[in-house]
Amino acid sequence: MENRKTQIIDLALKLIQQKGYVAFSYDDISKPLGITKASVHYHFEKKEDLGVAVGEQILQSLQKLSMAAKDPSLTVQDKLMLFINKRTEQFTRTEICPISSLQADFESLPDRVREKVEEISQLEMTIMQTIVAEALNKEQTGGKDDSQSLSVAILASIKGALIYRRVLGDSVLEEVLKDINQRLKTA
Amino acid sequence: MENRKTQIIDLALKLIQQKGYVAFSYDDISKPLGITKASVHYHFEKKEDLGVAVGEQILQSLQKLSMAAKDPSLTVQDKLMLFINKRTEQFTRTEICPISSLQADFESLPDRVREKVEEISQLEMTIMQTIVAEALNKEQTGGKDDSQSLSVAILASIKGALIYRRVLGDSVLEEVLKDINQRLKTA
DNA sequence: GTCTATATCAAGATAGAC
DNA sequence: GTCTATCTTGATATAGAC
Repeated sequence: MENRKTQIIDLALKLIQQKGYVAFSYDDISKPLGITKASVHYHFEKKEDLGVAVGEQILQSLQKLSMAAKDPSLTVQDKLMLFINKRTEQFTRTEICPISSLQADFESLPDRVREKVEEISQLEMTIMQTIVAEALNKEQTGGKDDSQSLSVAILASIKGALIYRRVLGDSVLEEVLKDINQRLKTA
Repeated sequence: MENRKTQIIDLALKLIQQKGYVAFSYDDISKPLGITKASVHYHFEKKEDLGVAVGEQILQSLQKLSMAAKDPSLTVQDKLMLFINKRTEQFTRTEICPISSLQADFESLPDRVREKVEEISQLEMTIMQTIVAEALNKEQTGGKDDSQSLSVAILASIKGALIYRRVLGDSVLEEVLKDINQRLKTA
């Protein structure tokens, strides 16, 4: 079953969102899928291999988003919605963004997973910069140097809100999204 | 040595900033202090007990900050600086905010630690709201309802920046601080 | 208060049968 | 491709001596 591999990656991603890379185990993978730990090891010999595969999937998902961010047939609002939905509605309240989760475990990650996370983080930042730059150019108000700190601030606030939401509830994320919308309207 | 207890708590806090609650071990505590694991267990029988003690220390630190936030002899700028310095300069680049770290590990925390983290998160949010509300009243520009989403957005962006910084470097935090300063000046 | 020693358990990982 | 069985390691935790 070549599909098993996909099942395992998908479940590992979900577990990273829930518990983090360090905390999830091969037991957490095998039991829900009804197979043994040894079977999981057959598909991914070491946990590091599974971590790399999850990172690769996140990267590919971001690459699609990166394409969309450059698509001239989409409006800036569409692109922002795409980005934010991907980072929010995808997760339940007890889950956080998998990228933030991997960043929080950064010091404990095996080398190859760490490299993936660096690549992912850089790409995600670039995507947000692309979108915000287009939003600001369209409206032609602020200086161009604001674009950089604005995009970093927006990305950081989304990530921070997703972590806070887990403890204080959905209102945290709602307030942040409200704030972002307002900023980009009046920019 | 009653001071040992403090040493252990301080080191545990640092380890939580570096690796997270799940990833740090009693070995990480005992070795640098030159004592055995058993000795650490004497001071904190279970890891949960140590976790609660660390949470209590964070809480007390925040309570001081909460006092300062209400002090009429301080300017709003002073208060913001106090808050931000506490959340940033305190950590080296490889460390994240201990509160964010505990929030990221939230699903794996023992009950009593989890409750502390809830208390901490709520207090931190309240402090930021107090400061931002004062900043907005002084300048008398925006509507009062902006204050809520602005304070949540600022807090979230600081937290998100500290996590991102670990991977992409100090510029992430610098951009976010630049953005926050600009927002509160022109608010 | 700190030690040695040990119990217990869970996790990552491997060998070899089916 | 999945299984049983086993190994190894590291982590939490406890007992009892000094």
